[in-house]
Amino acid sequence: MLTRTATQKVSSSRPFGSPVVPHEYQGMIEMMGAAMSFARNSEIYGEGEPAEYLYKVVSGTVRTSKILADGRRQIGAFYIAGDLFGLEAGDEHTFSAEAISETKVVMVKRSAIMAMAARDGALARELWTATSRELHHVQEHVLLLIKSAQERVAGFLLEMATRTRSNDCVELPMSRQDIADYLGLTIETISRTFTQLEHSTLIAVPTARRIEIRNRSALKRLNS
Amino acid sequence: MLTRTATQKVSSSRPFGSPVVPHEYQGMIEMMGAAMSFARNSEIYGEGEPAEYLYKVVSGTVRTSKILADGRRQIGAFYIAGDLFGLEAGDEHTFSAEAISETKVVMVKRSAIMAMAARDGALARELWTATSRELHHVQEHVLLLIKSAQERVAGFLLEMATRTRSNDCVELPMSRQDIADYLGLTIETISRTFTQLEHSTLIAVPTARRIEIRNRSALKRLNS
DNA sequence: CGGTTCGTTGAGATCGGTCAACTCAAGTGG
DNA sequence: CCACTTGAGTTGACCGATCTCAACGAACCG
Repeated sequence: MLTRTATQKVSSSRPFGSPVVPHEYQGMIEMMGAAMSFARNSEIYGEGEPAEYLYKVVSGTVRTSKILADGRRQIGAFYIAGDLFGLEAGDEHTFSAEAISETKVVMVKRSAIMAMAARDGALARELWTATSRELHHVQEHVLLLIKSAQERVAGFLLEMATRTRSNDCVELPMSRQDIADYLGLTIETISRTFTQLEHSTLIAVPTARRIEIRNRSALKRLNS
Repeated sequence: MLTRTATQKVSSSRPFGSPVVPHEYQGMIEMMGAAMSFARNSEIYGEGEPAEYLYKVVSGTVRTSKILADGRRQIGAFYIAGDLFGLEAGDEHTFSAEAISETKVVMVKRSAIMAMAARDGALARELWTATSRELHHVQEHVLLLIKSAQERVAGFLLEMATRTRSNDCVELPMSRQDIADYLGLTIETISRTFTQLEHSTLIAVPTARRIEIRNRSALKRLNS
């Protein structure tokens, strides 16, 4: 099921040997990394595999997931263009990563980044900050999971709206099943909650994958 | 309600100026930090306060928590002797921290640690690793929250048993309410689940705060 | 000995899950 | 162009796990 395509080096535009100034770290991965494409539903890495690379989404959407012993699936996070993923505590991936839609990423060898970070304090700090952001996001995820279905869905929509910088119109790249597995609900509950929110005119659902936010403050109140 | 007591410097046993070798980092905080005691239920820091210090538990137990808009409380984590806490992404605490029982901690100024880490790659890495461990723990917490009450309680007991290195006999430092707010359940459900597990002889509950694990493999199977 | 806090237990209500039927849109091939 | 298939999403009826509300029991403490 691995449908990777078109591996190619991305060359750095920074002149060789020139000092790296802090504001350039944001682009570090792109400069050092190799580009790669993944087809819809293809695996980028698997749970338990050695964490050899660090990834940054160029376009498309990635989900990380874990299959539990009883077959249920939990989605850890969704990553969209600009997001870093694959940053792991140990040297094994604790989740697997799959492309939700046709997705382009750049990937860098962990060992290379680590070696650089050991010599370069600012890069080390950058990586730490990325991990901290991830931590903060998972903490927010925990707060979602203790709420009611309406609150979870409201929170999810607001999160997606913020992250895609969309102005009250969210184009969801993921299926109802993905949303359900992210929020710890079933597809039926997701569907029913969308129609509830639509009937109370907090949102509109012109097509299944497009959600329009009609009453943001009411949604925020739900999210509490 | 701040009942802090007995602030005192902990002197370093490392000769001034001697190089710090990697295996000593574990004790870095103790060496640099000031000791402090907190009474049961007293606040160590509050949500939204500037994150000035980094803490390490010497004895006792600490919980981090957050009060949601509707009054519900979510507990982020419990910290026991040896655990580091207060490590934050931004420069504000996103949770508050309270002592569950009479607790001793050592605390170090964040700014001091940060300054050192900027010059010392190994220390920087140590801090990053601590953040990664925290991340991993919160991810496990997410996995708990999507399970049934029995599974959550079983998982919680196994976690506590592992962390306290106790041999099938866990002395819980926290109340039923604390457990409930950690697992996203109610005290009634916690209580009922304990008695269920006791009736099926997976555990014994000689006193409310002491749990004996009688069938670890069955508990693990529940935890799946 | 009351008062207070913490934990347990019971009865009924409620939210979300399960199972099943149905709709809709997008292919696919004759 | 149309019949057929397929996958995703929606909706309804019913069920069960967990919550809510309330009473009760046990330990602790002035």
